[in-house]
Amino acid sequence: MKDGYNPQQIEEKWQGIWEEKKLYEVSEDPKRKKFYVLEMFPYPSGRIHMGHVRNYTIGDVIARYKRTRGFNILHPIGWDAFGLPAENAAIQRGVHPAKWTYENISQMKEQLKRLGFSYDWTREIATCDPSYYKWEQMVFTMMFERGLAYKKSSVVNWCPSCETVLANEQVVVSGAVLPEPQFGSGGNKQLAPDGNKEIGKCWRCKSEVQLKEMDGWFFKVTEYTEELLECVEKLKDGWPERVLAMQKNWIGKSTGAEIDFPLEERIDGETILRIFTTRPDTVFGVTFMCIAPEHPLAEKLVKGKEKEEEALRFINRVKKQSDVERVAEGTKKEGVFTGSYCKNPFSGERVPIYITNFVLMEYGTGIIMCVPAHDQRDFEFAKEYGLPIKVVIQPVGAIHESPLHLGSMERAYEEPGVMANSGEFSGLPSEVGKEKVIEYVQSKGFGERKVNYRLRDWGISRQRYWGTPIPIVYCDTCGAVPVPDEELPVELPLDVEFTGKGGSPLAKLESFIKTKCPKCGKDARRETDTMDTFVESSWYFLRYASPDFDEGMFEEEKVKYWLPVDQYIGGIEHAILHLLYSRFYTKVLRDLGMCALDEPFSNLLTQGMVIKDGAKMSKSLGNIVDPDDMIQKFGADTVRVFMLFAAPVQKDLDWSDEGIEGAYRFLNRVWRLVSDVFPQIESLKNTKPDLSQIAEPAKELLIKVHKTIKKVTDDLERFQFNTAIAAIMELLNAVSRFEPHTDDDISVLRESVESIVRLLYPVAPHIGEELWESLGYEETLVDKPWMEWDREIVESAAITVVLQVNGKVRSQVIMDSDSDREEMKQAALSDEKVKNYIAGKEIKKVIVVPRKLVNIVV
RNA sequence: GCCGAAGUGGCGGAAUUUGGCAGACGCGCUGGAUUCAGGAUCCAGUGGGAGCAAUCUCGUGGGGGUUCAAAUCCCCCCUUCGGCACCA
Repeated sequence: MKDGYNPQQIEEKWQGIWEEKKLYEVSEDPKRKKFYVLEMFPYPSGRIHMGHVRNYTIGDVIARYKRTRGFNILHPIGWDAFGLPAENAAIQRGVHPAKWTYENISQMKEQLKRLGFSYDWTREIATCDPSYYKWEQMVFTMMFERGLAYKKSSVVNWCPSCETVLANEQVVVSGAVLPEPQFGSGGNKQLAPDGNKEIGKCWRCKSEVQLKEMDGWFFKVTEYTEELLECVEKLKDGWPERVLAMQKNWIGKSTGAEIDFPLEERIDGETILRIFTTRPDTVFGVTFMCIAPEHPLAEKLVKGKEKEEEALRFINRVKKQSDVERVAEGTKKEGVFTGSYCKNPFSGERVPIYITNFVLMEYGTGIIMCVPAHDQRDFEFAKEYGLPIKVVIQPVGAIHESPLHLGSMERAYEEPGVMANSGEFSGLPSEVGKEKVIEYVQSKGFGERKVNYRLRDWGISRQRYWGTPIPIVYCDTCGAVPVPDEELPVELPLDVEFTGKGGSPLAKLESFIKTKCPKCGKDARRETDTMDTFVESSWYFLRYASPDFDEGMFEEEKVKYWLPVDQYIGGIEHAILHLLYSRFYTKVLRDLGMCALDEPFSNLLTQGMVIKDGAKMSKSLGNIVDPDDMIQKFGADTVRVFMLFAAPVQKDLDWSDEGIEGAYRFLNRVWRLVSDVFPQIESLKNTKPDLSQIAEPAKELLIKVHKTIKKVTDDLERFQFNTAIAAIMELLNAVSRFEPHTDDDISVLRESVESIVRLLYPVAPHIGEELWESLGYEETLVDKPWMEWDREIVESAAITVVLQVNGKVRSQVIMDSDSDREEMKQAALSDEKVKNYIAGKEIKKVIVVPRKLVNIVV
């Protein structure tokens, strides 16, 4: 205790003790309430970064605190071990992805251990282990059999130089920062350093990305759209509003109707165009139709027409553009007249049909009705191409005063209003009109109510090596056949070559591809696509409940005990994909009869990024702060304190070299305080000061102690770690100023010092344990129940009553906490300063807020 | 364009849950003590303006409102950040 604070030494000591005593290894205990704390597991990129440190520190504090509140804590960690960077390392440096990954894991594991996190390492998992992905393959085959996994052809981004498929995230869009590989394979968009030069290019080699039609596997997320959306309601108490808003946004529900517009002439057997609209109330205002260039009818509509050649050129030009280019800023709305017409089923008017670059084939029916008066895009297009505009919605009240008319319209009127020029529907409010029009088309049989979603099925195929093989065999006779359970896992072969060319190495590996059909036994070929790594991260939280179980994905009983995750913690960047996919996958498992879980994560905490000099830490900016350097310099406890103190958890945290020194100074002061007062308080172990006995300065300190316990407890419950630490600092300041004289004083001093140590423990566990030990206690703080604050002591505090005159603070007076209204009023009226302000004036009103203030209105 | 979050000292932030002393705590800065010196540590000060001072006065993005009392509640506007976006 005589020595100074030596974090390296005590941190190693306590990490050793915790490990030796197996303190963090847990098992189910039906008698105790469980609490499952989970942080998003890392991608084993090689080194942990400050973002991880922040994430895992938050989780660790919650885990340690909840444990002192008597919960049986599950706090596991593992590795999101499949993914592209491993493959890139293989291509660039000739290291096998498996070797690279496992070496990274062991390095990062050491780093995490040095931070003193209370993980149950016996539950560690790596998703690239066949004993893990085996179950994912099994579930895939179950999904396949139920039609929840299916194969279809779709257009993908293709890099001709890398000869590989790129996810949308790997096509450069716009902006300034390149992402660090983190958890999950997707995540950040690739952003171009400057201007638009690199838009539409491959993120790695900067070649022009092409579009290519390819077969791939999909999960039927759309089967669960409504439930995923409904649960946004259920999660609203435990999840941040903005995450739910993003998910809702992403699902993109819109309600409306599909309506058939008869074609003027039969085209290739087709007599109608079916459109989707959210504004059936504007149907009388349709003056043209638009069809997507990809629509099979598009070419047929122009056949034999005057502008056939021009139209075909247009179709080909637009089709060649990538999604990215097509929606890029500044792309003009363009179109070409097909020469064909259809009839408005309501007004009977003749309506020309255009092919345009802004209608999406994938959404709705790929054809839209255009109402330029009430849709801004249609309005612009109509102006450009000289098409008529017909007003059919008038603002409420405007009909008589100043109705909309064409001459005065500078833009579309998109708000609700009253239907006009709409035959029998005229005069209806637009909201009612929508319903009436839908009812009408339904009753006449040329349309129906329809809900559309933005959400698409999840394309899980990756033409990559380092991932979970999709357990499917192609047989000329039987087609796509799932690999039977007893043949699982389909192991990823390790003897492959990495050239970076010609697509997935698996596709060239005859020994892997050649197999027999599980059904008929004839020669067959294996699927060589692997799964998106988001599939692994969609169920790892379930695996932790029984990580070594070898008869299934998880043990039902254990999942029943531990799940759902009570507190999930991670970066806001996974607000949509990872969290939505996990929710989907959980529901699929439920419907496959494997568990009874509707939602995987009851509560979600999204922490902000760690930034430096106003930008995300990144290699290219050279502003990376290495956690190891900091641990070496200041110790893990200091890093942890700073991570929590520097900003509220949800906000971005600005790294500051001076700031971390402040945290270090704080821990040093705590250490010094204990060393300094130890000789005085040594003999007073386990005594409790008696409130009625002690004199003023000590009493005040004791009150401060209990107020601090209350404050820190409340703050930890609400994850306000920054203010919890601030409160401990305040207490430290108060104790440092305190000079004990009597035995009672010393007893209060002892209680104060012990409180600081114990309050600090969840945040800075090593120094907490060390000081606790040096205070003469043998038990560890890990399982010591949390402190209770004493209501009697807190409430015995004298209160400062603020005295206001006309709402302005003029004075204050210290009173007993149990003073009543009348006493407070009298104290105010007899206060010298107050008297000055009210002298000679009539008192109109006196407001007394018990325990707080008196306001005199004159 | 739509949706969401946020604007408080030189900086990170507190007080918003419950309307009640704005600026806790930390960083930085200034002065002092200690030191041969530096570092470390300790003490004092630190929103703007006025005053020798007690003290007065202004002040939470801007404007209005409710209230005895507004950073906090209501309305309008501005700015920043994040998400979605030719989704019909």
